[in-house]
Amino acid sequence: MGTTQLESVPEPKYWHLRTVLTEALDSEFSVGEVLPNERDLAARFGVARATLRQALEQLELEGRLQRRRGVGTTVAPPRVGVAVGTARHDWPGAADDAWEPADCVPAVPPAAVADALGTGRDETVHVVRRSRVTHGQPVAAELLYVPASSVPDLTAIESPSGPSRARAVLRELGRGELEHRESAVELGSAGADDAKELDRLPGAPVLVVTTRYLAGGRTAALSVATYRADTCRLTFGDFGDVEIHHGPQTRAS
Amino acid sequence: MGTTQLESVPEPKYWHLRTVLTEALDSEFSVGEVLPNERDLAARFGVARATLRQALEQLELEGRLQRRRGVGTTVAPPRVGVAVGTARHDWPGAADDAWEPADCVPAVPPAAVADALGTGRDETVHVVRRSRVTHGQPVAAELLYVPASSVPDLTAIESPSGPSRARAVLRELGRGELEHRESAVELGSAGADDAKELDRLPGAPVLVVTTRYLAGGRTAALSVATYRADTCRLTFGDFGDVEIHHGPQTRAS
DNA sequence: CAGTGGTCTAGACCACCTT
DNA sequence: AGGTGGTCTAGACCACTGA
Repeated sequence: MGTTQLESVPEPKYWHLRTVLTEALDSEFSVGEVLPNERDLAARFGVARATLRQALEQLELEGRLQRRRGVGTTVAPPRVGVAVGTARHDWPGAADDAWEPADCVPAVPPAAVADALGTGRDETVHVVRRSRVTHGQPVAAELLYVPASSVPDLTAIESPSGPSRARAVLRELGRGELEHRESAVELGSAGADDAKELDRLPGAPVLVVTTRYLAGGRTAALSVATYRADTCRLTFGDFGDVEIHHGPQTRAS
Repeated sequence: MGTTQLESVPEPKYWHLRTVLTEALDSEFSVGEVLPNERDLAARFGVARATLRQALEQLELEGRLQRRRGVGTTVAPPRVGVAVGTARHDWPGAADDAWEPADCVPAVPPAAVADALGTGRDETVHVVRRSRVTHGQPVAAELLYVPASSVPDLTAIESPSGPSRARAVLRELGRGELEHRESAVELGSAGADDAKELDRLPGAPVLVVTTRYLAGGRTAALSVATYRADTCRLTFGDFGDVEIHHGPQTRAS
């Protein structure tokens, strides 16, 4: 008997709302347009504000809406494709990568990071903070852990920290021959610090990309980057130009 | 004195709760253990149940907790690494991949898919449904769109659909020389159908992996796979063995 | 300042699982 | 039947933005 189940179990209101709003967004709104405020919308649909908000949260998670406190809710542009994959030119040390070095401090990394690097748990490494900006919007914040052994020729110049130091570490890291890299992607939530840098509230969903850079069979550096999950589509390979998601669709059944 | 900022701006209760619970999970609970129910927890922390639930939702999003209606809240095991990257052996058509073919029907794909495939918008393609199971748990559901031109030698045998048909399409697709693949990862929410297959509620967060398979310069097939975001860490390369996240950490500052 | 989204409450009922 | 998490309500107050 096919797949159509006609409300044998009525779906939750917020889910139905999400569907209705999705269709409205596809047909009646354009990117950047502001929606009516939550109190009005809730009244219009005859639900409590909390229920309406549950639907909006879904849509924000899916990258369809953008909400800003004190401002309003707007229709979000399609997610931007962010290359995190094969492209060699954005490896650490490349001259014009998409990253902006922000800082560099010596620190003892979390135990799990130390283990992955093969450094001692009390050993300090260089911690480079970088941020990534696309289309004028901050999309990612990164912590790059670089053991001292990966940058042997780093001159112990006057400044032990700061952006210039970060650039120096990246340059030296790039001189060593990075051969390979392995990445993992998982869902996380932005900590207070990441949230601020990404212009989001704490707890905002992020895609956490953990990347291990290999040189000579050992782990030369390890990066933990958090990307805004609402605005980013991470691409591995040259997938930046393909749009698959949402929009009026012919439902395949 | 380190990082302690003394409530210059008081953080939200649910966020503080999340922190407290995270630490409790790290130190006082073991995987699989069941937490007290939400009403008790809320009373214990002196907050409304809705607030407590907001904290639990965060933790579930982060893969720390698992909640099941009618049962309770349990401490989740670490996320499983799921290879979606370079490994050649799990390309469509490989004999022992991680996927279980479930079905195959002819259908007109969504317009965006048709465009990516280079087929006409009214042209029917083979739609193979597969599911992926790891450690006895369903982790992903996939729709694989295969144009008829990619499986030219497919014998029009009796069954136009069903698992055996799916296997036949995959086999023929594997005979063509797939040369390359490009993937993109983004956050989504499970539709009603995916949710059922993944044993989650509608709207559950999923990682949507869109993959384009190339052969002879053209797109031979396109896959849209949804992975459970709470339980999966997607790995590109041989990253399955590395554990970076959570656990008692030495805060680098 | 007025208007927006973000947080929080105290309660109710429902869907689901186990016993 | 009893206990769990999931949904929903109607209200209140707070934090932030922009005019």
